[in-house]
Amino acid sequence: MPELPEVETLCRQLKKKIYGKKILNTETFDEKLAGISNIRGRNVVEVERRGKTIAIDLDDGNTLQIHLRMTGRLLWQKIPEKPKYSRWKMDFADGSILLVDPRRFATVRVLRKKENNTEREIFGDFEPTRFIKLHSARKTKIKTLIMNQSVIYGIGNIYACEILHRAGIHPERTAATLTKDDWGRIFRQAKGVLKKAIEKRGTSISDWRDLYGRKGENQHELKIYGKKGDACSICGGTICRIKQGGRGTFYCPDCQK
DNA sequence: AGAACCGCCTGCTTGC
DNA sequence: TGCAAGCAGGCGGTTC
Repeated sequence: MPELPEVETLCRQLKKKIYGKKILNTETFDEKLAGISNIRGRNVVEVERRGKTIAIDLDDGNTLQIHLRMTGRLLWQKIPEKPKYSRWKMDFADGSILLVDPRRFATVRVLRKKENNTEREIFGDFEPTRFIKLHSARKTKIKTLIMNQSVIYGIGNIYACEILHRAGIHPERTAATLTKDDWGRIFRQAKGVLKKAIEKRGTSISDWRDLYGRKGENQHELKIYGKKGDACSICGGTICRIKQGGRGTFYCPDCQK
């Protein structure tokens, strides 16, 4: 599933491909995506990531916002093809951007204004001190909290598990039980884990592919997600899987306290 | 107000 | 082998 590193990878590739280019045509193949405003003839003036959303700024002040949710992919196509699960496409002079999404959760919207507040961007204006002040008294479980996009952007299930493992924090701890030192390790590991994953062009456990259909390499860096029953690489304990808010959570009961 | 839960979706895995 | 049930989970909306 595309989280921050995967969306960042796509945005960087997209920017190289479509920056300054004119959208010649768009086509929708799924009635769920009907009603997208006409953007034909518009030029792309910026491509940016906002959390897990791809924001493509157009020369009329509107922003095309694409969210891939669970199984969405964007693919660059030089030769027009329509593989299974194609939902939408946008044509340029030298090729097309195709949205492929088996589960049909992905969204494409044209909005007048884009979110320009980067306080929730961990590589933007995010301030740990402010975060702690606002949220450290809450009774929410820490994993739920760091996955909450209204609090901090970009962390989904896979990276939440990895971050808490490396920080040595049990995913069911409530925010209110964490010390200043715990918070410090969480933010440090969050930056480290996400930065590494961007360098590795994302985690291809199942669906994730980049703009050119290639897998990322970060799946080889995972130490906890999907590894139930394996020995923990930090302490040798046995990795457990529990369900938290409907999502599979992996952790090591021996070194995550 | 804040926390937990539900529904959207469909391919894949599991179990009988 | 075949079919049904269960699972995967981001996020907006609803309920508690």
